[in-house]
Formats: sequence, C-alpha cells, structure tokens
Amino acid sequence: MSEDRGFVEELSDYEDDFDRWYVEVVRKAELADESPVRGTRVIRPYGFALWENMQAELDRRIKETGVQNAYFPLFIPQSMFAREAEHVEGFAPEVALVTRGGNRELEEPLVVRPTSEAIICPMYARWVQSYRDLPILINQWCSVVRWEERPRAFLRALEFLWQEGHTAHASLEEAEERSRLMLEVYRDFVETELAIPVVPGQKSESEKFAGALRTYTIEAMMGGKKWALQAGTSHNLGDHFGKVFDIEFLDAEGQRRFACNTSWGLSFRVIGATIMVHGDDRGLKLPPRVAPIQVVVVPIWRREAERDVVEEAVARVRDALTPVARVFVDRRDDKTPGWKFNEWELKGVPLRLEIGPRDVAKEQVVLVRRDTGEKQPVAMAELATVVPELLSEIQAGLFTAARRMLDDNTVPVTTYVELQQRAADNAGFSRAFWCGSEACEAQVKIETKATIRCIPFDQPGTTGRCIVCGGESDAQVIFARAY
RNA sequence: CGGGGUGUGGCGCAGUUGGCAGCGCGCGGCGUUUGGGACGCUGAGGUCGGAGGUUCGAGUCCUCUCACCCCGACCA
Repeated sequence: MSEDRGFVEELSDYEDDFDRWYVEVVRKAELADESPVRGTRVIRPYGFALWENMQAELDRRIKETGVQNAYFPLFIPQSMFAREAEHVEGFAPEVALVTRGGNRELEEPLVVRPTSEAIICPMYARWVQSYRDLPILINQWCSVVRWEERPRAFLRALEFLWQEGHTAHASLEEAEERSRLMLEVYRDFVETELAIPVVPGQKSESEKFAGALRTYTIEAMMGGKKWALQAGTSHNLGDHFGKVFDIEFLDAEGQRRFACNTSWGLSFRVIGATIMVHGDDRGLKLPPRVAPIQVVVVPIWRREAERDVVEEAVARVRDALTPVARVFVDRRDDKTPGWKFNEWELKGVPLRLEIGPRDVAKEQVVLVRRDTGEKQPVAMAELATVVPELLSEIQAGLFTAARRMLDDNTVPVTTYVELQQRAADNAGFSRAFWCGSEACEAQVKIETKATIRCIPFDQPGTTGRCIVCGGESDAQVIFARAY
C-alpha cells in the first residue's frame, strides 16, 4: 500500500529473489558489512550483540554438561596437521598457509586452523597418562579460516566465528554418548533460543566430517527456496585421532589403550539461519530470546511543551521495563516516527512502544508486534507484566510458524521422478528410503543437486525400497539442496 | 577454476555519433516540522577501478589488468 511503498522498494522481494533479499537484509539491518578481503565481513555492533546473546545461551548449556572453556593457538605446524590422513585430505583444498613470518621464510609452514583437532589432540596426549585423567571436556570460542570458493555472509565465510568442543574418553561408548549429548544440546539451543525446528540425524559416509567415525547433525529448513542448512554438527571420532596423536593411557587393568575423541561445533551461520527462517518482506524478525533489543520505545511529540510531558512518561516506561526486557529508547530527533518504525521493523525488534501526548493523557502506550503487525493500547501500569508475556508469545509463535514450514515442506517420496521434480522445484525436504550405497547417493547429487542431509533418528520402523536402485532399505533419509 | 555481469561523490544510477562530469537519496548549516520513511533555503563532496594506447581532445574508442557480484564445480 501507499503507506509503506517507499520502504518496501528498498528490499528485494522475499519470494522472487530470496538470495538478494538475504544479502540486503544483512547489510541494511546493520548486522554485517563487506570488508576489503573477499569472503570476509565486518560484524557490526547490532549483529555482534545478536551473536553474543546466542553465545551466552549456548555457552551456559555447554558448561552445564561439565565442559570447561579454554583457548588453543591459531597456528598449527603443517606436519602436525597432516598426521590424520582423511582429515588432511578433507581440509587441504581450503587451508590457508603461512609461509613467512616477519622477514624470514618459515622452515615449516603454519596452517591457520580450519578446525583444531590437530593442535588440541597433541596437547591431550601430553595431559593423559592414566584412565584417571579422562575424560577431558574442553570447549573454545574462536574463529577459524577456510578458504571458500563461494562465500555468503554468515553462511560460508573465509573466517567464521564458532565454538568447537573437543573431548577425550576412555571408551568408545562414552565418546558416543558425549557426541549424542552435544547434538541434543545444539537441538535444544537452536529450537528454544532461535525458534528454529531441526531434523536431528546422522550424516552419510560421504558427508561425514573428515576423519570421523560418525557425524551427527541438526538440519534446518530455510525460508525462500526451502533449502537445508546444517545448523550444528557433533562427531564421534573413535580412536583415529587418539592413535595418530598418541593419546595413550593405562586403563584400570593396566592395559595400554588409545583415547576416543569427540568434537562438535556450531558457528555464526545460525545467524544466517535466523534471518532466513523468520524474515519477511519488511526485513528481520528476531526471536525475542536472542534479540539485542526486545522493546524499542519511540517518543512522539509536536511542540516543545509536549516534549517534556512525553519525555517524563518515556522515562517511567523505560524504568518499569528495564528489569524485565532489553529496552532501547530511540531519541533521535532528526528522524520522523514513521522512519523509525520502518527501520526497527527492518532490524527485527519484536515489540515497539509508541508514546505520544494522546497516550500520556490516557496513561497508556501503543504497543506494536513485529510478528503480526498488530497494534494495541496498553496501560502503562500493566506494561511490566504484558511485555514479558508478549515476548514469550512471539517466541512461541515464531517457532510454530517455522515448524509448520518445515512440516509442510517435508514430504515422503517413493519414486525417483518425484524426487527429481521436488529438487528442481525447490520444494523442500524429501524423505525417501536409501539402500546405503555411495553410488545411489552420488547419482542423486549429480542429477538433482540434492544431497543426503541426514539419516534422521526418527525412523518409520519399516523397511522399503531404495529410491534410486529399488534395493532393500531399512532407513529413510532426507534429500534436499543445501546452502 | 569455467560461464555471465558490473565498476562514475557515502549509496543507487544517467552520461547519445569522443567536446565544460550530472541526477536522486544521503551528508553539514539555518529555519519550519514529528501518530507509518517531512519540507524550504543553503553548502560540502569526483584525478569516472588501474595501466598503457589512439586523438587537438577519452567516462565514452582500442589493448592489457584488477576488484566485486551472479550462475556452475567444491564446501561448517
């Protein structure tokens, strides 16, 4: 409509050009800006505040499982990195290498960590002699570097922020338990805090982490093209890394054994997921639990005399809400209220309070929801109870809507033609039986660009025929295109 | 690394057969304004991505080069 034409013209259409919409939202909502090096971004204060809120919630959950934080170096000697064959083969194409330090060529090049198993495991080897030294449960928050050919803001960057947890255990069973536990931590975090429903499951052999015994994943469905995004992964590394990095110990019976490891990571690509799952034509829609600003207050007045009255009411409202919500008062006097409304909607703030002379006279404010656009007057005295209720209602509503998108676009398929068609139509997730052969998996990838996102834990409990070759199959998988 | 595209004030763009570098938005100042992106006046801001060439004269033509974006291959 005419009232918002000027604003809508600034964002590309969500349905028609989702990828462009995404790029524009990232920049215009001031989450991140381009930087001089291709594939790297500056995370701006608003985007970083969002990340910090996510970090705080995930960090708390990780620590509740007995894990401690630590920090390991950025550089890894190339020879050390190269010890685990599959690992180095998997990461070689995207490794950044430092060959020069100061004025000298280095005798041995240094790998800039693309992940830290190769520097953490050797340290664990020094710290472990007895089964009494196990388990080791350590996490680090850091950035890692992977030289990606095709970067996308937050989703695939040359340098990205994440946490990587690394544990060492006396038995394979314990490592398995830990890797599953951390996947569950990720599932709970992403669904509860980010309001994004996920499909937990196991990766196929060809999609698993380089060097892992098994990889577990949570897969989310993005808006727009309904592509999949791997939102977090947890690996049971078996004793591969224990053997090559000599994490050796004596067990209770005096036998020499190698430790079993796990590693698990979740990166700031979940910011990208949050944007793509909840956003709309007007911009971001941030889940209240992680939104940097939960309530924005926009004061409105005409004359100077009104200003004092409004300011006094705004101060009272701010004081009443500060204990129960993250509040920001937009006092800029070079912007009109309408301009501010649009900007805060673009930035995804869940609730907006408008306070003008008419409201002050009635001891009320006008409260507007970002998710529904609904406007309602609320008595100032009730704000401190109404606002927290609404924030949880919005959080729940976002999850419900995202759950519906995931469910509505996840369809069981029984014929290969149907699978091809759904992949070509960007129709979402296709659930199908798969015989387990890499040949069948590769054929689907080549012919449809869809990959096996995961073998969901949640299985029908029946057997079926492989979607590709018709062979016996006892497990369904999710096929989808992915970012 | 293949295919396509774009480089001109901060952003978005125009610039015709080669002839004084422009427009909108934004930005500074002053004033009026403020309930869904206000308005007037005024001002600042550019070696046209880079190098070389053709020409009396190049944003425009030629050669080379660099960067970025999109589509593929590859990937948390």
